[in-house]
Amino acid sequence: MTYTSSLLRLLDERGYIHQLTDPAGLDQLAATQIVPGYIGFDATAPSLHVGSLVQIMMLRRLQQTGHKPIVVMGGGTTKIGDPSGKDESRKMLTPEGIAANIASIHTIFERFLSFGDGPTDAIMVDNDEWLSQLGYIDLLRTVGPHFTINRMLTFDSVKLRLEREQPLSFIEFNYMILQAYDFRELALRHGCRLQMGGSDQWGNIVNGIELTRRMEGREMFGLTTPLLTTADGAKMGKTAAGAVWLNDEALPAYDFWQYWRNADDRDVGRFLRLFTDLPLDEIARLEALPGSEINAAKVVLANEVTKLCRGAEAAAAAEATAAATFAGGGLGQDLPVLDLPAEGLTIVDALVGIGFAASRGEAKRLIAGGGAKVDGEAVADEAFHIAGGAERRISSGKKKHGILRPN
RNA sequence: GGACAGGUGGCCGAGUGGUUAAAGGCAGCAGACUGUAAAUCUGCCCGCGCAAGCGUACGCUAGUUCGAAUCUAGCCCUGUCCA
Repeated sequence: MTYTSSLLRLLDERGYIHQLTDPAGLDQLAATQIVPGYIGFDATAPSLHVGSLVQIMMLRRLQQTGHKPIVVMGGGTTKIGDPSGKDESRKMLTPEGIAANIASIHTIFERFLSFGDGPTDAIMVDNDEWLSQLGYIDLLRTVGPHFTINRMLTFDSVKLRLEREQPLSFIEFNYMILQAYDFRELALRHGCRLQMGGSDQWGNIVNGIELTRRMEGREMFGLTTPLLTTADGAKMGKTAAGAVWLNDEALPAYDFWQYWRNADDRDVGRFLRLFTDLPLDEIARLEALPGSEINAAKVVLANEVTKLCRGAEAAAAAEATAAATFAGGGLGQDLPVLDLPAEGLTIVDALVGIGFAASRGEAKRLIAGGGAKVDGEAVADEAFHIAGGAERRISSGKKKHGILRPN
């Protein structure tokens, strides 16, 4: 359908919408008044990763089109240990740990949203504020009557688990109730009307809408984003080295930049629309670049996303490093550095020391496979000794480069 | 509480007394080809050691055995069904 509100038009054009509870109703609302909308985030780690970036960008779009973003940190739910990750039972975090994580995550949101007290300023709240006050009996009495087990069993999150004969613990089963409670609470406290989230959140969101309607008689809206995978089917934001973290302390800007620079050809247009503010016609031009020219678009993508997440300076530095390293065959200053003692280092120690190999055995295998290079020359001998005294370039394969620097 | 099934390397999954550091697949790393892409083909893929080899590893603990992932006992955990 075609939307009249700038919010839905923008979200639609850029590919954020997967499911929407009442398109016409929300469109109408967004066209006529400020819509406070929320997304919930986990507080289990000091940083969010690329997997959360779509959600962050949605809040940004919300604000860009004149609405109010509400960032909800799951401090309360983290306390219990959100089990929806299923296989790894998460470690219990101390209240201090959770508070520190929230503070750290806040720094990311500051780059994407403008916070304050104004009508369309973003706010961040912690669901611990209300959840920790909640008594079990109270919760049962106020919320319990509005949920039937029959219905809860029909939600995909539950149904799929049962069908696959996977364990579903009681707390997990209750999680949707807490989240529904959050939505209602946000409606009361902040006039929240909209909850957004990934497609796996659909059931939870719908529950919140129902609960709020039944208890408060308020009409609420829900919107989910498509499950984001890369073109080859992998979940976004996961690499061998681990998650692609948004925080600078968790992942160097150069590595972050490289993640985007190495995007699959087929993903470039979609990513540009979702993760950058570039105008659509410019994106259309970039994604249509033929053959290897698409690389220019990947550089733009890497620059834009890095700029948003890490700042313009970090983006420029990462780009310069990449240019020097790949095009120039030289060394960029953002590459990882290892001290090179005057007497030199063995190739194995250097590879392990700079982090290109996890163990000496792995380093030797890398050498045996022909992937280890010093100053661009393949090293075949695992006993090879790198002389000290000058800056050397060490590489694992074609993409991982580092500096050995005399100290 | 009872009956049954099961717990193997990052994941999935074979193995049911020795030739098993454990088939196969996925993921990952590297090489070739390229465009720091994809697809494809090739090699590698627990740690230490130049190596012979050593050390760890098949839920936990104790045992049987020359020898156990494989057998026994107890325990823990998960699922299905019954109470």
